[in-house]
Amino acid sequence: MRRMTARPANAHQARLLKLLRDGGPNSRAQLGDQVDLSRSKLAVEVDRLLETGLVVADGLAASRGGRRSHNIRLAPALRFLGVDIGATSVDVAVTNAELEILGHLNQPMDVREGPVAVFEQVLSMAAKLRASGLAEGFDGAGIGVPGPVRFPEGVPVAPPIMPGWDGFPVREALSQELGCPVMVDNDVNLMAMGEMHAGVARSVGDFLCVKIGTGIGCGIVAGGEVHRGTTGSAGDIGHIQAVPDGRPCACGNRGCLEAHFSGAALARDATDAAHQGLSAELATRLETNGALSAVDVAAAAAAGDATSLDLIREGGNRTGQVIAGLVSFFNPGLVVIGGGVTGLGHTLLAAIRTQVYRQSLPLATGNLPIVLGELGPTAGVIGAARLISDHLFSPA
Amino acid sequence: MRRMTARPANAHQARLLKLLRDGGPNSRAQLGDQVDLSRSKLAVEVDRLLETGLVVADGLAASRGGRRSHNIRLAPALRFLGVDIGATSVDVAVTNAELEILGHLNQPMDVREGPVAVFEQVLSMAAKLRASGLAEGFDGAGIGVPGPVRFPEGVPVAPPIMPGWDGFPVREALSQELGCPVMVDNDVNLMAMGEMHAGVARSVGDFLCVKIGTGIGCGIVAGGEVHRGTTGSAGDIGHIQAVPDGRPCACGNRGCLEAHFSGAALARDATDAAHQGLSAELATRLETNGALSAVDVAAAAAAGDATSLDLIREGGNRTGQVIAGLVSFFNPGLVVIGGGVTGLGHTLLAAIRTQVYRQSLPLATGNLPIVLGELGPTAGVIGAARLISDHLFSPA
DNA sequence: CCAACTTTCTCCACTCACAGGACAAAGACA
DNA sequence: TGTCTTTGTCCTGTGAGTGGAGAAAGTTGG
Repeated sequence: MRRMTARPANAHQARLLKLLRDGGPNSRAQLGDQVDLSRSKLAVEVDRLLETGLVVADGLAASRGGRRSHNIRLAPALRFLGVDIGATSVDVAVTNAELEILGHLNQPMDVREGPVAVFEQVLSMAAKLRASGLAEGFDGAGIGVPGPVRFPEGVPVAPPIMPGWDGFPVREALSQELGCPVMVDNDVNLMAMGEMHAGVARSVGDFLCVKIGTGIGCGIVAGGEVHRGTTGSAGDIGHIQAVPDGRPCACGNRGCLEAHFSGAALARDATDAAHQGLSAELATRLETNGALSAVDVAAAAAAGDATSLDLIREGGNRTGQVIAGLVSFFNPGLVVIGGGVTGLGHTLLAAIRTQVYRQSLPLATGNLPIVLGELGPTAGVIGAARLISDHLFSPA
Repeated sequence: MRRMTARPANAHQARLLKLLRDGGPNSRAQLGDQVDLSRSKLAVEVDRLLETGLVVADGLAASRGGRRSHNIRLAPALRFLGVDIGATSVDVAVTNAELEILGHLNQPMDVREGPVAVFEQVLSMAAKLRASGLAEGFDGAGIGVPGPVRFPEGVPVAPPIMPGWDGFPVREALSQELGCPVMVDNDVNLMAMGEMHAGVARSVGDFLCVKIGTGIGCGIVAGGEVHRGTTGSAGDIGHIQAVPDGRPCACGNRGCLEAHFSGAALARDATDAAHQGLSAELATRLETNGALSAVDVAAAAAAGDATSLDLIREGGNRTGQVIAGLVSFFNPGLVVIGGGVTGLGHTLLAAIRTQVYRQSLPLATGNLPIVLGELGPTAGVIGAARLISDHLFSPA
């Protein structure tokens, strides 16, 4: 099947496509209320979009006291692929043009195996989704990688946890394989975009999205736009000093936040505690599983294990201290906490909140919600689909 | 004299006015090279601007091998007032439409005396400038205050060091008194705008501008736009924790950056050192002047006083640590250091650089200049003039 | 069941923004 | 003096966009 070839011809059409993406099917009259165009001009642009096949008219809506309206919606065959590459697993999902997830796969993986191996896995997952009948092909794909990205080219640069990927032309390679346009971004930025599109950050202009997983990072949204920084490394808060002369970190410094709290650090601390006999709960889990992960700590804490609760609280305090500084600096309207460690839930959140509210200025924290992400593991793939749709729904 | 009443009627005219402001007089042909409009359309818009009096045609330029061109320039009678209110002094300046400073006054003042007293002083300074023949009146004024501002309304909110100003309608009051449009912003943001317009940050899209004066703050520019945050308190880095369990701060916390390094903290430290007999140099200065300020420390350091150099180095290290975190987070393309303490010069800069380059990730610091501001005390007033001109040179 | 009112959508005429070419003005240069 | 270059003006054609008239397709009340 031939995929989406057309692009909006002008800013009006782009605007209309995004309205239909974010608001679902609409009548011409409803669209007219949102775009500040005359009815006649609007009709012309809608007709042109209908001609290109980007949108379709299907059926009549119920009457609201007068002539019934035609439903205008984005082409129902449009499919986007969202890929979220983490340090230890991949998420791949198919969405329709409204960015609703039609199918979602998650598989363990080690990003250090390099781009070739990971690509193979991603492509086979995409093929599986396609084979299940959810898509005949993809009109575009977004992909997130756990490291800095030179955004315009879609190439990772000097990624600490995935050295083999440095300079690998992710965008071009994936575009070749899939035969559709591709956009690449940092995984944390995509999580922020996901929460902005369909999660807790809807209609918030300035917010921070802290993702605590194997590492720790922060998506920055200013004025509704993701801030990526000069070299694409904005939001890399894992190596901000949280503890003066603290633990040695892989980066060569001491006391980095990531060395004191992250999925990896938490697992290490829990293992140490188990070995030192500080927690019977953790010790039995260690014996059962052979190794401990953040999930074990979460479970132990839920079961009331004091040591685990302490570890979480301690980590939350460290993280909260760093976030407090960022809140003073950036003055966001919302802070979202997400990533694999959100299973730690309320204990973690409470610790972070305490530190932020205590250390930042009242004016900055006065009306500042600090909440868990709403989308969980789907935030990344939704953000990825959003990224490519933003691109495709802009004038060529 | 009647002042500027017209505003650009559309985006084209706004664009042209800003080109003339930033690039000085230009011929129609030169303007055409920069705006991507047909010659005919350009001529129409220029003619309309000439009719309104916003621009004038004065004289012919030298021939470049063909017919001589007419010089188009902004109305030479246009005058902007730039006001920069600090904690302990005020700067007031008059600029022409190209934002060149025609006259500049600086007077000591205490912002805690409240808005009424300060306004009186500002107005008398403005009157003095006007009386000297530099301006017959003002077409617009920008004003910076040392605290958070609700930007759209031009009202300070909960400013820590100027409590009497909370909620005072600065914009409206000044507009009434001067009889011209007024825009209000935080002083640090205006310094950043000044350095962006005419200083070291020309043509840099993302940068940080750290102002170290009585307090300490940071202007944030992302994508060429000042980021003010949700409540207007973005960049308030003085109360980020720099030293765990450090000195008590006026804000109620401990270890705030501002408590350990700022103009005020430095003066206090120097006085202590003098009393403890650690520095003969500082002791004599204390005896001579009755009190010590950052300027004394700078002079003593220049004279080779070891204690003063240590104080500066120590403060630079603290500041550098905080900036290192911000650099990791924001990934700017440039860091500008400015404010009253820049007299401390190279010693301070070296300490900051050391910390930032050591603690931030190589990708973020790889090509990151950290430099002193170029405009010194005029940055704020230039930024203020820029602020109001941006406003007036936008479609109404 | 019909008349009056609503809402949605289409059609048409008019205005204005803008491009691009022809051309005039003014100077440089050989 | 003639040719070439640069600058600026004029004019016409095209397409974007507005706003009103009216047709289409409903609901509601008497």
